[in-house]
Amino acid sequence: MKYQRPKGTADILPGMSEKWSYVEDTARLLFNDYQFHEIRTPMFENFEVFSRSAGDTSDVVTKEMYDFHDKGDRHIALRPEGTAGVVRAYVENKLYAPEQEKPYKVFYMGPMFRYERPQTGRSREFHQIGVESFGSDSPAVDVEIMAMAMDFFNHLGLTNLKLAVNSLGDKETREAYHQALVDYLEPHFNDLSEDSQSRLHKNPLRVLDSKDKKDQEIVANAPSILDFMTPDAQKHLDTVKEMLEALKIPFEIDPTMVRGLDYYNHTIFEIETNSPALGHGWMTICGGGRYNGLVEELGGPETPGFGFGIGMERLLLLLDNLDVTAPISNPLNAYVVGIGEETNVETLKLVQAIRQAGFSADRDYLNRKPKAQFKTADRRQAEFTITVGAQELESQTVHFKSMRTGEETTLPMDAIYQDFASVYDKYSEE
RNA sequence: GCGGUAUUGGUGAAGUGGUUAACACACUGGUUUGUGGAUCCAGCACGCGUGAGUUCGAUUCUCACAUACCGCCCCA
Repeated sequence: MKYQRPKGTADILPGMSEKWSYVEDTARLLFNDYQFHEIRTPMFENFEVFSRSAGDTSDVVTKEMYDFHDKGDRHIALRPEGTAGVVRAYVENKLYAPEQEKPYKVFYMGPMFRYERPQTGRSREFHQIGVESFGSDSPAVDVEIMAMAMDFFNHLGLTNLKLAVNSLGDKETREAYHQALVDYLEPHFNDLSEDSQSRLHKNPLRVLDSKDKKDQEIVANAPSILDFMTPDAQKHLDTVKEMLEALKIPFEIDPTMVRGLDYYNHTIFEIETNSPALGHGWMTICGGGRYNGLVEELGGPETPGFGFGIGMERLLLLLDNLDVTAPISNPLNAYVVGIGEETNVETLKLVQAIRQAGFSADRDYLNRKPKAQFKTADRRQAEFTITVGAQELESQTVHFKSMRTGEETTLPMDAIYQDFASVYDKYSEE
């Protein structure tokens, strides 16, 4: 094989692409119900857009960025996630302007890139569907968006989902907790895994997320961030909980949950599944939260924000596993069988006439025998076949056959050309 | 970035250091000189991921590389 696709990329072929469209269409319809509008931003940005927003110590920035210098020596990075670019666009286009309605609600879907080791549900080019809402720090925004994510999964027929919620509090909360956590972890320093040791001072919250068994034991007794909430932060979280309950959305508070990106504060959440399609244990298919400092970080006015990202590949793996199939929406109304090379022009005219009448039609292009053509028509579940041979050419007729009933009649060719719709209707009823 | 497993035709796969690389499905043609199923017959890998090496000889042994999958790391 001379050429193969780059490591960690995938070809989405017919058969799969329909499922992608189905999921994307479902998202568009539902998000519109929530009055979110689509935004499309570049797939690459200046490196700093991501490094500033995600945090210099985050893994995404330190080792997973797909970056390069272009011919103008600009430091460019393929977007590793959607939020930073949307925030950049929000600021650059002055969408914070007073005449813009707040909150400003957008969604996006498209490819993202991270340089890492491919595995199930993880590739170098992957796709996310995400939403962002700017300009309100109301807990109602948090809950609306979490509810929308759950709503989306429900629409797709997913079950076995777990909504995990936590709060990272405000700046004051984080600082106090940060200190308490470092104080707690430092005596255990030598028992921590190597990774956690290096994280301890750079970003201690990440230690909470360690999968190392020993780390988890140590972390189990660590102070909880929930004990360090300022009154404001606590109130925000309480309201979120109250509203989730009011909407009867099941959730659990997970005080050890953190996010891989540094820009989050207050409410964060993940939607996880334990489907065997994604391996053992729980895997995240949706993650998001509140990022009140991010717009400012990228040069805009102080603006609260809230959003999430859904991993398309993982979502599709789940759907495949559940046998959730996209409705088939491309039936073949008529297959034109041409017998002999001399019918080549007429069959082309016929399929075009049928298509222009608003129906779907196809024909053979390999000069195959009638039997083979009928086989194809059968396999493709054509509703009707229209046969043309030398005799029909001579008499300007066609053999019109219902593949369902097997009945065949002779019709004037003009009936197809003039008004295929009524022919179709007439024989569909029988 | 670190481990482990794998890589044979369009697909699922069997297999051996040495003539023609099983079998099945799919596809194409014929049986039916113009009609969907079934049967039967035939065709279908210049080649066993790529490149080197060992050997009289390698798809089968060794090494490197590539890719996929699994675990770690991390995340969507």
